[in-house]
Amino acid sequence: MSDYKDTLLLPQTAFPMKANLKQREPEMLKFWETIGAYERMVAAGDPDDTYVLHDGPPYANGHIHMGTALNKVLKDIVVKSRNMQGQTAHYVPGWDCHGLPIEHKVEQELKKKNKELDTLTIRKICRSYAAKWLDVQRGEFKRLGVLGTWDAPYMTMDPQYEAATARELGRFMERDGVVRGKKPIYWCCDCRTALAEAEVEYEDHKSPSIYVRFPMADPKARELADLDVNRLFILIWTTTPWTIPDNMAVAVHPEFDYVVVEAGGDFYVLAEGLLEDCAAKFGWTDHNVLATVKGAQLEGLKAKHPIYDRQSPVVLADYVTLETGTGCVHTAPGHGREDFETGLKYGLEVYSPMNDRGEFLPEVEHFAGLNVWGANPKVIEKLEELGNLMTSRQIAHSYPHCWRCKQPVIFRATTQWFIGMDENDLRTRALDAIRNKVQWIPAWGEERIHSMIASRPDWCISRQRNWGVPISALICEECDETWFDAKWVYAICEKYATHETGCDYWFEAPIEDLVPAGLTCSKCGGSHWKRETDILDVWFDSGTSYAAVVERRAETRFPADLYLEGSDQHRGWFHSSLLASVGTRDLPPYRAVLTHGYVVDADGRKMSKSIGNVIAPQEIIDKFGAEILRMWVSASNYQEDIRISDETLNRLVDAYRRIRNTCRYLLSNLNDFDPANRVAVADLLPLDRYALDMVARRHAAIGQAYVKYEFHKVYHTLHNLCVVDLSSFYLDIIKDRLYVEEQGGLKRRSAQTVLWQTLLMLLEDMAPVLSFTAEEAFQTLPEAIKADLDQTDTVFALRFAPDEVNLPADERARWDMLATVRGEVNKAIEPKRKDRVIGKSLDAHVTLHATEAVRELVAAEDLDAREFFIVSKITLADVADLAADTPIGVFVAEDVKDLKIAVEPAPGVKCERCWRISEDLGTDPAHPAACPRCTAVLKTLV
RNA sequence: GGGCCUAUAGCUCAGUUGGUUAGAGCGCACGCCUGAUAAGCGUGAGGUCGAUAGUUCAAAUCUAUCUAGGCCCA
Repeated sequence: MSDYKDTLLLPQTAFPMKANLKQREPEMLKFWETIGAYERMVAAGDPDDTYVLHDGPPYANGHIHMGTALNKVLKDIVVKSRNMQGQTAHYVPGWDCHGLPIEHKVEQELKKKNKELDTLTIRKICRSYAAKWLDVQRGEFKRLGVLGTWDAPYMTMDPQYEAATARELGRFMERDGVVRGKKPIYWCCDCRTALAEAEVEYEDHKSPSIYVRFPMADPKARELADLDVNRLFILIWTTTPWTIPDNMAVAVHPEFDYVVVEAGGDFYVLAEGLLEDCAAKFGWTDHNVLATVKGAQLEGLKAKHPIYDRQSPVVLADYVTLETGTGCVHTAPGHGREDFETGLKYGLEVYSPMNDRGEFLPEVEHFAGLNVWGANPKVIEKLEELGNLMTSRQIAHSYPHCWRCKQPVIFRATTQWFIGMDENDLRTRALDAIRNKVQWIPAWGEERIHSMIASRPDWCISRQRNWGVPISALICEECDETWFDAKWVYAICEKYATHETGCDYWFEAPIEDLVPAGLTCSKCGGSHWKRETDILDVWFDSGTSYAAVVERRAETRFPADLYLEGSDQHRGWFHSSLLASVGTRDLPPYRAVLTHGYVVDADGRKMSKSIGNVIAPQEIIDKFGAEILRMWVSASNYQEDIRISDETLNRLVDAYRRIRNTCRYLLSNLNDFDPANRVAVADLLPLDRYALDMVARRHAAIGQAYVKYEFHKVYHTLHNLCVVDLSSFYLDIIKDRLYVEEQGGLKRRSAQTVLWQTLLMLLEDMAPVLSFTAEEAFQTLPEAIKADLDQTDTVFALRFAPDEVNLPADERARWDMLATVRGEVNKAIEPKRKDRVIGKSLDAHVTLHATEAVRELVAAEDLDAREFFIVSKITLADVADLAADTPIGVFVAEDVKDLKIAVEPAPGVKCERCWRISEDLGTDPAHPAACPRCTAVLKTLV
């Protein structure tokens, strides 16, 4: 009996069922490296049809996390799919190397060793620190199976890059887009240095809490109520009395209700909601409300400074709250972020008359020479003396401190460099670009970035730090006036580009090498210059990558087709790149911007160390393999936040096995196939033609999904193809033919022709996502199939053109109907299986009581119905002949009208070769246990 | 507090311009097979669409509010 098994053509392949990804992936990476898979992939495309995905540079600090892994895999899918669809798409990865986090880290290390170092040494250490992490991340990205020019990435600390960044600043200078202005920043009086947001630590601190009244002898105030304006005051509250000398305004909320109250013979303006709270604090007992007005009505009233003889107008601001205080906010534009913004709006002076130590300058009456902490009690004293102090006490609250010296810090206005949003209509042009020149994916990105650009203040591009690209400008030693010139900047940029450590040149060069001969200060006529020591905001670094990379590298061109980053980059890289490019090129740097969401845990919460729900890419690679991580990326809808959990991953592992096995089965049934023996579409068995059409349709859908960046559709379509169309339908049906029929016969070759094309389409569709597996299968292709291909180096250079089927719609409808009937037959068999009458479907004799239409379909000459339904006998009968009451045991179809199905054991004996039950076994004495079909095949074998 | 976004079966996703009993695959349950075998096949049970209130003859699909969550600001 087992003799017959040897006469069958059973599947055979070296492609293992078990993936063993953990071990095989690193081998595959080595293989790709050896053969130059990336180069071959890119070389296989049309050199005139380029596609540029420009990589946003991750920060070269720390290991990669799920977010960066997601981002890089998405980019890899884009790049691979574009190449495999015939375009030429290079991938030049980059890194963001400058900036505070690295400098901070390095400084912390140095502090431990009690070292204070000069700029150049700090820069040197930062440089090697960034290089170290760049290398680590490069290894981690490569491990994910991402292909690109890993040996020649771009980095913002590269001399050429630094020169390009500095040059872009020169371009802004050339267009008069750069302005100098005051801005309040965190300042440590102890370290005498500016601090970044990240360098400030909040700790408890005791501060005075004072309520102050500002006289408001504005005649216009009579409109509020019938009162004596000489006795009218507006009340404020503050915990920084030392900023009172620099007060320039009082802010109220336009929509809050404010009251005018009479108390102790005076009149006060304050928020209605805080009246009782204040009355209690001031000891008011018999106050009464004279009027209630909206904050907006107070705008423009002229209050007077409580100490000095100058005005302090009432202004409007949205950030005013009713939590504490009076609802009227003391506003000193030189000492607060919001105060500063309000100051800009109302044209208030940014007044901050103090030195690096936080000491008031001589011009400040009453407080000259005092530092801010010393000034606090003196200011209170003075207010009391003038009768404008309502009450004073001490409170403990959270207050910013310097991370280095742990001393409390202050907000202090300093001179900074800005890209003006309204210089050269930058804002207008950027907004126009957002609306008209860029495709935002998803579409809401447009609204998001538009509103950000519409409302943002000037871009402060200067930082008082060491690790970055210097702002190339000179400062007059005598009068502090700055000097710069675009041509001069360009010349210096040439030095950066050729200097071994780039713009270290700026800090190393003797000053006389930098200063143009005979340069004199336009303000004071002086001729002694020092270099500007501020560096550029790192967002300016990365924001100029279009100039440093996209325009300059041979692999890319300006503008890029796509920028692809997380949704936080609407404020970050998309934003800075747009402003820089529009400001210097009048064009956005990208044609389309795609954003993805954040990786969150199973419950949709963000990953954080404190919650302990962080999953590292490495964990997934170790447990499942990078392939599963890639699959997770494609299975998820990245436009929303993406959840990841063990359940999700386990489901994906199941799906992976299914896809892998489908590949394996296709490979194993093609081991004896030679494309030279392919069957032309016209000669294919109708079922096979239908199957090929079906696969081609799925293939086209997947191609479309790739183009539209809808990768989760790729995954779902791919999975459905393998599971529904192939595994449980087509492959199951044609098993009989593949195993049993004559090896070189049409029936078998017809099926194999379809399997062969299916496999190659499948591999193409898989490769951008399931790169490791697609390559593994590609390398395992039977020799004859390989011989037929243009190349066999790598799956990424596979460009297979399947036969065109274009099945007529009615033919497709016919098969769809048959498939539905097949489903009904399966349902009909099921109860018999429960009754143990039927085991496998081949045991069955099925009688279809059907309409003429269905009977014609099933009886069609070009359909092997027994094969199609995988049963041993089929009988057709007119449903009308069946008794009106359906006999017991006959199944009534659910999805096909007038179809009733009877199932019984097939008569006859099982053919030992094909396992079909036959009523005429042994027609040939030589093969007593074989059916006529098998007998015929057996005869050809001798 | 503001801007933008999300919320459909255990999981991952579909649900066209509002219109018959809300779909798919996986997982699960039960069964079959042992010639894809640490595979393969079949059948079945699971959602009333985050909540509430509206608009409408009719809403998962439109509006408002709320809840939970995310990004970016403050």
